[in-house]
Amino acid sequence: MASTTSRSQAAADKRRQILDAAVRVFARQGFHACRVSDIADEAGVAYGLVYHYFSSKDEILDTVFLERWNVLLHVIAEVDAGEGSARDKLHAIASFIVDSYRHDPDVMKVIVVEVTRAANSFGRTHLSKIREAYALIAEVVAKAQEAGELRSDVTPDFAALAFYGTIEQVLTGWIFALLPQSPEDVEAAKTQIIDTICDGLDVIGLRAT
Amino acid sequence: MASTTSRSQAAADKRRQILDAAVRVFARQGFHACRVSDIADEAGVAYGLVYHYFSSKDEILDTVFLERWNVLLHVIAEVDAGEGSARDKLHAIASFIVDSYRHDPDVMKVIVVEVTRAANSFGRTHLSKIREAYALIAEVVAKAQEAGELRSDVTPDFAALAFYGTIEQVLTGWIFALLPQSPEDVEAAKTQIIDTICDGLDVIGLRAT
Amino acid sequence: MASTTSRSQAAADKRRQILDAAVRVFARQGFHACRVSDIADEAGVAYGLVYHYFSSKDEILDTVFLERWNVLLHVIAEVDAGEGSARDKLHAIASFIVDSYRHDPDVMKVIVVEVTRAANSFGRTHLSKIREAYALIAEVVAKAQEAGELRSDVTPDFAALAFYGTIEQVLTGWIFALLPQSPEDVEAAKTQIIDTICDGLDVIGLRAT
Amino acid sequence: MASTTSRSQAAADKRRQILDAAVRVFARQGFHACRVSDIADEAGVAYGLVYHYFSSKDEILDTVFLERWNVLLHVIAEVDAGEGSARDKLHAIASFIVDSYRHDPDVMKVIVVEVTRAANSFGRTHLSKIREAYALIAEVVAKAQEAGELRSDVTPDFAALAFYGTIEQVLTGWIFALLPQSPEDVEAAKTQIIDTICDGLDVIGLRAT
DNA sequence: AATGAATGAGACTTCATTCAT
DNA sequence: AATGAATGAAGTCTCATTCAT
Repeated sequence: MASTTSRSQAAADKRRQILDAAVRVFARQGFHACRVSDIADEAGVAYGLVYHYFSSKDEILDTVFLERWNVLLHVIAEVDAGEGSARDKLHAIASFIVDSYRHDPDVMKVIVVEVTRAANSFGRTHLSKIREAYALIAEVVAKAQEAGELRSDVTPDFAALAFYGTIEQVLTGWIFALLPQSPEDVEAAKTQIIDTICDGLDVIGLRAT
Repeated sequence: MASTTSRSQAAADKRRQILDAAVRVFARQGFHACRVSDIADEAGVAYGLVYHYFSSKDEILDTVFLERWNVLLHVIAEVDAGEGSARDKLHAIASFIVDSYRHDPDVMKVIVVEVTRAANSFGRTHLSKIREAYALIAEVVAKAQEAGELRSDVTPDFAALAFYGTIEQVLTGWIFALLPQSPEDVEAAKTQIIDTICDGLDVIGLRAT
Repeated sequence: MASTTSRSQAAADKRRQILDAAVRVFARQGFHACRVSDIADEAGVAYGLVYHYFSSKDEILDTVFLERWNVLLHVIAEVDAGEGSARDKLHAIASFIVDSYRHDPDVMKVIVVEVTRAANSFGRTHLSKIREAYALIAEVVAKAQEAGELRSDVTPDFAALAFYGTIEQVLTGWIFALLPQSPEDVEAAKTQIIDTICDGLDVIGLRAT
Repeated sequence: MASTTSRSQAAADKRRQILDAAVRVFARQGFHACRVSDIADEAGVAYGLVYHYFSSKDEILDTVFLERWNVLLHVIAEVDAGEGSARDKLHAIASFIVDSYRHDPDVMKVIVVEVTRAANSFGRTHLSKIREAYALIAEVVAKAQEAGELRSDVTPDFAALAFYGTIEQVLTGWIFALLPQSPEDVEAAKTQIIDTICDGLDVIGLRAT
């Protein structure tokens, strides 16, 4: 059984190895511009092995996306269910996404560039999963509105969109190297996102705080 | 010379015809998923004619993007140079983009999906153009900060990103059919974007207004 | 219009050129063993042109088969509708098939080897067409049975099978080079087929004639 | 030694298990359309084990064919050497083949479809074995012609071809489900084949009988 | 200007076979 | 004997681009 375990462990490792390599290659060249052989080369395995673990190039990206996105959904759901002010909750969500980027920029780049914005390909495929995230965030907002924490004249859906859109745009800024991304910058971004989205750009909002 | 004019007019019309067809096809199928022949078919012209007017498939998308983006840059620059509060200026910019979408959703869809978010292909190519837009918006913000109209603890660059990101996310919401897009909804979005981004989600910001 | 005609004529010629080349290659190497590039090479055209005229490798074989088989069906139907004894009619049908082989052995080889005997691939696809031929021959037999020309204790279906099976086996004999195939041999085969199938192998049948 | 025997017995069983599975898979999907893993799955053994017992996919089909074909050759040779009229001998041969089909339709289907008619692949490989069968049948005919039992104006080779061709066509009729194949139909086919091939289709031959 | 046939490089995917365990 | 992961050659089909007319 030890041998069985270690064998399947080795297999799992190879699969992970290919997945990780794919993320690097997707991030570097883009999904369309890279060939399956690039992934195999990057992973240091034979061409055919990629197809031993995945049925298609598409499935690799699907897996990369779902693996991470499901974690995100889980985290948002937990945050939503937990205690704290709306501001704290939104901060926790933004932090998680930003930390995800800091921890593995390539994965987030692939997810943003190849999936959540790819309206004609993987974005369409995973639309319901993407929508789930918006819905969970909207849920956070809706509860806070009922509690009088957040203004009610912006619909929860719209608020969720603005919140997530700001975060994704920050990620895009890093991806495009339009924003500084030193560890301090990345850390600071969390607060900036929350401050901007919660207090607004107006001085009035600031004064009030 | 009249004949020369009318001939070149006819040529310009054909070019426009192909360009418009390309936009519809890109919007419907995505740049990668469509073939040059699809564009020719949609335009009702022969396959080879596309190459008479454009040197490559890429150049068609480049043209679509630049034509519209240059207008956008021009408008933002004018707004920036004009009179009015920061809020009014941002409102004018958001309005222009939203109206652009209302007027021709396909063009904006193509621009957002295939260019401004396509970090590994056209986004990279047109990065400086995209950056120009951010810079102009940041300019509006910077001036307003100097005038004490907008809070200064958010960098103009970050503010521009959040502002444009929210707009683009709203467009994405329409593109993905996640947001209602009746004429009223589209119109209302302008104000919602400005209110959200200027006043923030917090009730405090609202009360202050 | 002359130019249009000649252009489409040229196109038709290219298509024919590819089709003829495919027949030679299929006959020489077999459908599965040959590559599309072999067909293109044999035809002296570029790889892609094959796909300009045919949507797939399969479609080429389908076309080869149907083109010839439809002629065969037409001939059998005409023979059936015409005058003459059953023996004459069967002779005419056998003659046509044998002459087809003499005229273009490759086409018949491809049809027999790749289609009418390929129970798991093209034979299944074209089963109804193959069945039509059997049915037409059975029709000839049935009429002759009613007229008292042929014995009635063998079902028309079975008779058609035996008749066509003998012919196909002769073709197979030539294809495998098991039978001599000089022009005289081929010509003589027509009568041998008819004599054998009509009179039987027994001396009795012969004596009776 | 008992253990050795039982061990090699077990090995022989596994080999047989794989062979039988291969026949089912070949019959169902065709040789080319099936993968080695399909055979392994059907046999319920591991992928690699197939290669422990056979050196290649081809060798499996070779084995299937030769095993059965050698029996056929042996039977025909015995019939030829035995007593009885030509008609009886031919009946015995036809009966054996038909019974073979009844007993295991898949094996005969594979032999006919993948070997004896596959002029460009296995048919070529096993041509001499196939030829042996024709030669043995021709031998039966030749002897009968010398004895005055069968007409002499049809060459033994041709007669053998017609005889075997009719049988194979009947098998093909069953394989394609063009002929009824109830036990009675299958049984009756034996006589029909002999009657047709010996007496011919003409009424004259029948009357004479 | 206009047509569409012709070109050929390139990518995904399949699968027989090998090999380490 | 048994397993199934690993290998990589090979083939089909696509499609941007060119070119002759």
